[in-house]
Amino acid sequence: MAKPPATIRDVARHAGLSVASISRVLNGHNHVHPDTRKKVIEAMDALGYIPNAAARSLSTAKSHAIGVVLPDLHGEFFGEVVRGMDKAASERGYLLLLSTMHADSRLAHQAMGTMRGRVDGLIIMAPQLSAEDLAQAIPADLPAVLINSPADATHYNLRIDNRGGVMLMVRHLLAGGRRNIVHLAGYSGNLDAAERSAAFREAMQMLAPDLPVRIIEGDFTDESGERLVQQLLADGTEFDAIFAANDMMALGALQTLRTVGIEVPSKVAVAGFDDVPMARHLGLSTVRVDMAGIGERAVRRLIDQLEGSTEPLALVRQSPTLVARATTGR
Amino acid sequence: MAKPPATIRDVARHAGLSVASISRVLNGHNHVHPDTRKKVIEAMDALGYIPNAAARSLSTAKSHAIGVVLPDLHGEFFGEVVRGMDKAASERGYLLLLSTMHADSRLAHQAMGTMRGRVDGLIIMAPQLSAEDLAQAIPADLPAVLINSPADATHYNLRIDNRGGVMLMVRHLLAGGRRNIVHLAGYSGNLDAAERSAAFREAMQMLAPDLPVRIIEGDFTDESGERLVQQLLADGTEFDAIFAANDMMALGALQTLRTVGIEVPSKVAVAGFDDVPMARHLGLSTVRVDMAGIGERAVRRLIDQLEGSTEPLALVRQSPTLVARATTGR
DNA sequence: CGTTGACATGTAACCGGTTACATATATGAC
DNA sequence: GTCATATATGTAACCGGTTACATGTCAACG
Repeated sequence: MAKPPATIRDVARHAGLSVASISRVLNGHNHVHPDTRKKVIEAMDALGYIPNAAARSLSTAKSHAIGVVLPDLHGEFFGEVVRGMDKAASERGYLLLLSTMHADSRLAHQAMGTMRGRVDGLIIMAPQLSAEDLAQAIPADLPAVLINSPADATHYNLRIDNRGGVMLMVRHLLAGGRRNIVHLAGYSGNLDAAERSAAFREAMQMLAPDLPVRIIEGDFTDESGERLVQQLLADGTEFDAIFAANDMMALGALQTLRTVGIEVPSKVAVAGFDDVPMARHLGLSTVRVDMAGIGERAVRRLIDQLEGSTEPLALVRQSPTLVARATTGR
Repeated sequence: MAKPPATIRDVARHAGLSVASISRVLNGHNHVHPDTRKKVIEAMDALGYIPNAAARSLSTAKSHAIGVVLPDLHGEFFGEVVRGMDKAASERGYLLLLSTMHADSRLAHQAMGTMRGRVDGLIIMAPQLSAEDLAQAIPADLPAVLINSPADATHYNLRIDNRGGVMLMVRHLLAGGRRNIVHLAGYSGNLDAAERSAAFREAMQMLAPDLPVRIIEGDFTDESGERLVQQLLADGTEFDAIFAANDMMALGALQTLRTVGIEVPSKVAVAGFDDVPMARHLGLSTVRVDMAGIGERAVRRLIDQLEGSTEPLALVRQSPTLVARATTGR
């Protein structure tokens, strides 16, 4: 029952050949006689032979695995990104080694260290790290592709086109006749939060230079969305639109407005960013980001790089699309 | 720049010791003089030494990695389960190798085959496979723990206590005075769907033997929830409560009821199962399942088993809790 | 017929760790 | 001082693949 698994030498003995021939068949090399190939395959079947991955990667110095380091994401995103990555990886015969990373940069370093030597390359998503911490954490000798991470001259970087997305939504809100738009920003230190609020400022200046630009800072949670709107109301600030940096905050805002009886969208429009599944059910207008697509692209690009493609490094932006639903209608 | 990474022999030379001493320090063995240990650590630091994982697993026949095979889950679940697993795995020094599996049993086999030899054990979640297909797919020589999968005498199996959860909700609905409860089931072939509808039937017979038991079959999507309720209305069926087999269907049901102007909860109560994040926002009553907890338990148990614990095999049920919100209130 | 080259196969070193066993040194008992 | 014992370290084989190089075979060519 518990007999040790067959090795390449067992196969060689069984087929009456040398290990080199077995290996050649295994790797599809040329210079193998068809008869020999047939004998080898028969022997492998007979013994139920499966090559030992560790031995193989020891001698080739390749693991055919890629490490994925993700932050503690909101549920919906996590699954989507991973789904896209898994798709691309399995198409190319690679496996995914997963690790979640916590905000702390020391832990980030540790997460990547563990993978060192076990993967051929890394995919890192670290919107919460500074450029320096990130540069520190990535082992210098490992190829890596970044997703939504600070700029870095030595790695390919895939990002959401936050500017484009924000522009779409601001244009949409203005087109709906909104004049007093308040932007609820994510927590400072987060890359996307920073880009989105900067883009909001820019979009307003460009599209409606006469209108006030108002930005208040939250932390991406629904609670902060609720709190910020309560605060706006308490301050007596006038506004006819809330554009939150993500859907969760937008939902919080919606909640508060409903509670106090302010009608959406007739009196105040509400918009988010991300298009989480929930958004559709609540009729929340938002900006849709194709996270699965980003995961897929990142993996493809990394594997191309591992296998010798020399496409230049770049910072590439994935364009989001506007999803106009009830909360911004009239 | 591209100098090859240091090996254990480089460290030995640098420290003026033998490879055995380095290895002993590395693995925390006894019989090492403190001075020696110090010298070794210095040498390792000086050279930036990192042990080669492939070599290590070749000689120890252990990879310190576990394979995780998940179905194409709904976004929220996926992330949660993985988060729990990652937590448990990193606490014990293991890495997670991830693969998603599609409904097809042939692909399931393939997914697990790829991991063979690269992991010490497997965690499999396969609510959509038959017991036979599953038995076929799992390599016989790999320890494995199952989650929400068909019964199997040779593996530890972690399941949601669907019966307990359904019982809680049925009791809650009856306590609220509901007399005509309709259960929207998930698609046949799915284990949880089957258990939940059987449990519904049982709960009704036990708690309210005089009331009618009505079950209609959907497929876990919100669209099917919408469709089923439309159908009920078209048929003229009387009902004062909808208990869906998952939250997505419940949301669909809610949508349809709202559209046609039937008041929730005064006229009809609506309940789901899972407690996806969205449920809270919509005030949906549901049964909460701690998926992160399940993932965590599964990994702990697998590692215990790998490291020699001999706890007996079992089928363990994780108890869900009732979350009563607005849609079942009066 | 001898030489050359293409093709097929085998031999053995190597990848970088772990560890059984051998050896060396210190400690203590008698 | 001798021997037993505990502790510290080194030597070399081994894990299971890959592959450079050597060897062997055969056909074609001058």
